[in-house]
Amino acid sequence: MTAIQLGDQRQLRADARRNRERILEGARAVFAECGVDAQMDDVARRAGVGVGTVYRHFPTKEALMVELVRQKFRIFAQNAREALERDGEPFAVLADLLRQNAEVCARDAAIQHALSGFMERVWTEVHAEFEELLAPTAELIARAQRAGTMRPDVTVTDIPMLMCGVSATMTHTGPDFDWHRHLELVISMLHA
Amino acid sequence: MTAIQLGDQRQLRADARRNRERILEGARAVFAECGVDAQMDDVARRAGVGVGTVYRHFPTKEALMVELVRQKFRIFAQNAREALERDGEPFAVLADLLRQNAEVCARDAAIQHALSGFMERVWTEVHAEFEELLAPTAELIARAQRAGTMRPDVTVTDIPMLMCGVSATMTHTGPDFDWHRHLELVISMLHA
Amino acid sequence: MTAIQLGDQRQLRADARRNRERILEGARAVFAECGVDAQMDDVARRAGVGVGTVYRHFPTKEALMVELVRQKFRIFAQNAREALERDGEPFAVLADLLRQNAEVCARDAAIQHALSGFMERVWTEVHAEFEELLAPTAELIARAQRAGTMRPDVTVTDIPMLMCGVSATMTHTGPDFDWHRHLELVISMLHA
Amino acid sequence: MTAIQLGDQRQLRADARRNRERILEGARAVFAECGVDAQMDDVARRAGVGVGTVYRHFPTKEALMVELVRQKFRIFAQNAREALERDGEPFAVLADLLRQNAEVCARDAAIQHALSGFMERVWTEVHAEFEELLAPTAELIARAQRAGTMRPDVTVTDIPMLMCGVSATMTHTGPDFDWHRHLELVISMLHA
DNA sequence: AATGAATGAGGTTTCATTCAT
DNA sequence: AATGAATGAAACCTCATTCAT
Repeated sequence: MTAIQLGDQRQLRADARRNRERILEGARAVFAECGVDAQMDDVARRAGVGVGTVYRHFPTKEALMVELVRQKFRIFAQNAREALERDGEPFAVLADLLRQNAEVCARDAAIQHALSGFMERVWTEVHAEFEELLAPTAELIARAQRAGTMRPDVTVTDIPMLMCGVSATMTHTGPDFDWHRHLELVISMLHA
Repeated sequence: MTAIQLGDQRQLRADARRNRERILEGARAVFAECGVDAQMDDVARRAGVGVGTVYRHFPTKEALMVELVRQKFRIFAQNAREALERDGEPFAVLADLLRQNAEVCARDAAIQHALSGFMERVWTEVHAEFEELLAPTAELIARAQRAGTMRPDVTVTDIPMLMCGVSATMTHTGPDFDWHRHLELVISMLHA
Repeated sequence: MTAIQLGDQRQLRADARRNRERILEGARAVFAECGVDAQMDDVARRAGVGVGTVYRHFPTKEALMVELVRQKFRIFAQNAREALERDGEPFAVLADLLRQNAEVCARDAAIQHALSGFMERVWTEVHAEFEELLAPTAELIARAQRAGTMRPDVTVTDIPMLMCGVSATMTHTGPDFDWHRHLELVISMLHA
Repeated sequence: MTAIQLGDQRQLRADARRNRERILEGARAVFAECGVDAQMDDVARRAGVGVGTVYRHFPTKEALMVELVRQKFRIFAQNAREALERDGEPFAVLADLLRQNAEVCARDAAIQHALSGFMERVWTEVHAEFEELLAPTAELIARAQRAGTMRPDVTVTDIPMLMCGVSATMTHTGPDFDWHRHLELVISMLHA
């Protein structure tokens, strides 16, 4: 295990950090294009580095994918925190947050699929980031429910569960499936 | 391609038909256990036949999985047709159908995932069965909407899309995710 | 080993003998088309029988191919015997025999290739027929050499060796290769 | 396709180039021993590398065999070019070249057979090397024909066609077949 | 006797991961 | 630290042969 520890970003030399970013970027692109079929060699090539370098930064393919999810969750959480600061009708703010995060999902929906196998491990790995997403979301929900514009029986964890369903529509693309519509149906359901 | 034609069940020799069933049964079990990682050899072992026999019945791993989906859709469609005959409040009948079919899904949810890669080909393959599901479902929806107990803007194809999301919850199992709750939320949304 | 003995043709029931012929015919056709890739199932299908029937007549794929060679040698030998009866300049008679037999070869040259692997076993199997070919050929050569129209140092076994080369040209088809020309060059070489 | 390009030998890392040579060497040995039945695993084992390495260098079994032929043709061509420089009676020089190249063939005659199936693709692949063989051979023929020691109607492409026949004798080993004799008969035929 | 479904060893190829350069 | 060649277990699939019907 000479692989770089995940929390070390700050101590990494500038070029190493740059490589790390390029790898994640390449991975996102490749997974988005090829889905499950994406190979570590492809990721490396797309990032413009050797496979060895990919493995120096991420000990396994799974670790790489987990990091991708972690980053996405960080963005979700950041968006949620910003939504907290926003003025406006509470439910509308929440709905916009969901739309915003769904767009983020849509940019590389295929990753979701690639993770099919090891979702359990993923959840334990990104637990911290998930919590950071739940906290502000809970507050947004509380506000909307207090304002009476949101269904009172909906809980925080319902949101990711429902959004998971929306993101399934992004990839399991069936005839006449449209995740925008799926999302709006979900939002209308959350509405009081 | 000496593989047995898919529509030929009736002309198959008794033992061949039995084997075909055992293979599908074994495949269901193995895919449920191992997800995408399930191998043809496992399927064969589980079914108690040689790999060659599996390949005689299904020319390709994909073909086998497609048949699994086809069968599920046939059950869905059959349930839908039976629901049409049922008396009772139209929306309640539809809701019960969804609960019934979700249970069928839950029995081997992992298959959904195994199909991630080739959903497009699957859809073209099971097109006929899908249509047979849509027809009675459309009628059930029409009745419920006429009765005023169902949201008027919901269309037939919304249903499989939303159910696809529910079935994602079955496998993408996150913390505190519960597909029964997901389903009931969906049903409540469809309610007028 | 319930397979029918090779020498039994006479005792075979009429339909069995007919099947045997159809199998050999089908084998010739299939080998000619597909070369080494020809499969026993193909032979059976072409012959209009089940594989089991093929195996009843020929215990192995090799046995079937050996029989094909044996039949060809019988034709060669028969042609040679008929040449012996023919009047005319002895060398011309021999040359015509070679042309005639080369044509027979050309009809299913691919078989030669399919046999690549087990030529040794083939030779021991068709030894008898080979001898029946050599005997009349030797006599034809002797006549031609006595007449002074044939190279005196050529021996009987040179002939099949050289013809084997000609038949290689039939399949190893290179650019601008032409077995007719190869044959005529050989014949001109044998000429005094 | 991450397979190493065939023309890249020079840019290959030292160890990779060494491996490439060992693989080709091993392939020659294994094909010589087992003919068509030679397997990629055997080639790898004989070369002392993993199968994966074989596939890194040659994307396909066929590609490996094609390269074997290409190398042989390069040797033929090199020998032909050297013969051009040699002094002596032109036909004798040509005859010696044929003897020399036949010896090269004999060292791994079995490869010829292994190629039975895909000769057409082979020819297109080694077209360039074949041309490089024809050019000097044509010149040698021209000289000998000008000197009056060679049959005037023989063309360049007759040579590989006839030699193909000789090499058939190397493997189709029949009773009393002797490729040295076959070769000498061919040479005597080419003589004026 | 005939059929063709079943068998399963064995073939080629892939790809996550390691390790020499 | 970076590279990419090497590894080899394992995946999918084929086909000569057997055997139940």
